[in-house]
Amino acid sequence: MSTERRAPLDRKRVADTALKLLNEVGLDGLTLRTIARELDVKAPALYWHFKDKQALLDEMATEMYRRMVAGTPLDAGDTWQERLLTSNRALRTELLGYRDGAKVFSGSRFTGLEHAGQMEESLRLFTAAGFTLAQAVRATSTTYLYTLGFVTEEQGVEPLPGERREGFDVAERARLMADFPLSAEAGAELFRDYGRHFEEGLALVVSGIEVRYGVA
Amino acid sequence: MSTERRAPLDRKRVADTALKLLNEVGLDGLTLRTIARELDVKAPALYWHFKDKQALLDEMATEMYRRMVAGTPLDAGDTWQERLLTSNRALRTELLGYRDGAKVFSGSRFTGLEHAGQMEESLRLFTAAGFTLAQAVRATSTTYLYTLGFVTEEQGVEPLPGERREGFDVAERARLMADFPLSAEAGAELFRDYGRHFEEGLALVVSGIEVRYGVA
DNA sequence: CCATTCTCCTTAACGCTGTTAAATTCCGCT
DNA sequence: AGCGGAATTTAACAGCGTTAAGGAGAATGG
Repeated sequence: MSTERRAPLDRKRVADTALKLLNEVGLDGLTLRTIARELDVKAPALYWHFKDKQALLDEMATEMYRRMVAGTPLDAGDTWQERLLTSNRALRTELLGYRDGAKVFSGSRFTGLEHAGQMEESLRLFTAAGFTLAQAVRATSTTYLYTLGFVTEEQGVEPLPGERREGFDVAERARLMADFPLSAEAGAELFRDYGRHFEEGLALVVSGIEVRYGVA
Repeated sequence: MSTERRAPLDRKRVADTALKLLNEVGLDGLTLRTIARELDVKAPALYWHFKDKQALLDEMATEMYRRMVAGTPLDAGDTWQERLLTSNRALRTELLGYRDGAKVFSGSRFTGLEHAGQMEESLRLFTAAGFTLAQAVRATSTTYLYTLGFVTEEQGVEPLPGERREGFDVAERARLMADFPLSAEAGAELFRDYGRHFEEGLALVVSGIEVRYGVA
C-alpha cells in the first residue's frame, strides 16, 4: 500500500498551480475548490497558507512578475528608451501568457518587496540618463499604465492570443455602424493586429517622454 | 389601503439604482438582491430586463458613458489637443465618480451604438486636423487606454476621492524600502497627488502624438 | 519513551451568490 | 367575460468563500 505522504503545500506551489489552472478555466472559473482539487487537497487547506482568496491572487500576481523578470534579461547599458520598450513588451507578453492575466495582475498587489530591486535599477538608469526622479517616475509609470490598460482591453477581446471572445466580429460591427463611416472603418484598427498597435502606442509614449523631458 | 402600483422597472432605472448603490457597497457588495431590494422588487425580477448580471454591468457602463458625454460640452472648434485633454479628463472624472468605477467600466461593453456618435465626431476632428484615420485611432485609443490604466490603479489605492484603502501608508512603505532609496522616494510620487500625475502623463502622451505624427 | 506541541489538513457547516422554473398577478384587448 | 401577454413572485439549486472544530503525523523535550 502506498504510504507515500504528499509533500506539504507551500505558497509557491499553490500559486503555480492556480496560474496553470487560470489558463484553462479563466478568472471566473478559478475557485478555491478547483485549485484544491488539482493539488489533491480540500479547499480549506488553502487557508493555512493564505488568509483569503485575494492573498492567493496577490501571490499569483507576484509570481507573474517574478517570471517576467526571470524571462527578461535586462542590459544595464540600455538607453532609457530601450529599457522602456523591453520592459513593457515583456510585461505585455507575460500578461498575455495567462487568460485574464491583466485583470488578475492589475487587481492585485505584490507580496513582499522583491519588485523593488527591478524598480530601483530602472530609476537609477533613468536618473543617470538625466531625468529627475519625478520625471523618471512619471515616464515609467505612464508607460506602465498604458500597457496595463492596453492588455486589459486586448484580453477583453482576445482572452488568449488567437482566441476570440464572441460578439466581436469586425465585419458585423462595421455593418451596424454604417451611419458612422469613420468609426466603422476604425474597427479594423481597434480589434485586430494588437501587437502592432501596442508597439505604435508605446512609441507614442516614448516620443512624448523624449520631447517633453528633453532627454533624447 | 394603498393600492399604489409601483411603476414597472426598465433598464435605465435599474442601471441608475445600481450605480447609486455601487458607491455605497462597491463592486463586490453589489449583488442582484441588494439592487432588487432598493428597487422594491425581488432579485429574479431583474432577469426580465437583463439576461444576466454582466448585461446589467454593461448597461451601467453605458450609462456612465452617457453621463460623461452629457456632462462634457465639446467644442467642435477644439484643436485635437484640446479635445484629447478635455475628453480624457472627463473620462477620469466620470470614473472617479463611482467606487470601482474604472473596473466596472473597463470590464464591460457598451450596449447599443450610442457611443458611435461621439467617436465619429472625434475621428472627424482628428482627420480634419491632418491625421490619417489609422493615426487618429492610435492617438485617441492610446490616450484612452492610458486613462483607463491610470484610474484603475488610482482607485486601487483611493476607492473614492479622498478615501484611502488600507495598507498604503506612504511613510510605512518608505521605511520598508530603506534599501532602495530611489524607489522609497518614488512612493510619494506614485501614491499621492493623482490629479497632478494624471495631467503629467496625459501631457506626455499628447506630446508624443504631436511629435510622432507631426501634427502640432 | 512517553507526553506535549506544532504543523498541516479534513469534515462539516454557514450564509450568500447568480440563476432557473414555475406559478401568479395585473393590465389591455376583443 | 375572458384571453394573452407583460412583469413579477415564490421556491429552489448548485456552487461560492469562509469559519470552526478536530484529527493525524512529525518534531520536541523532559
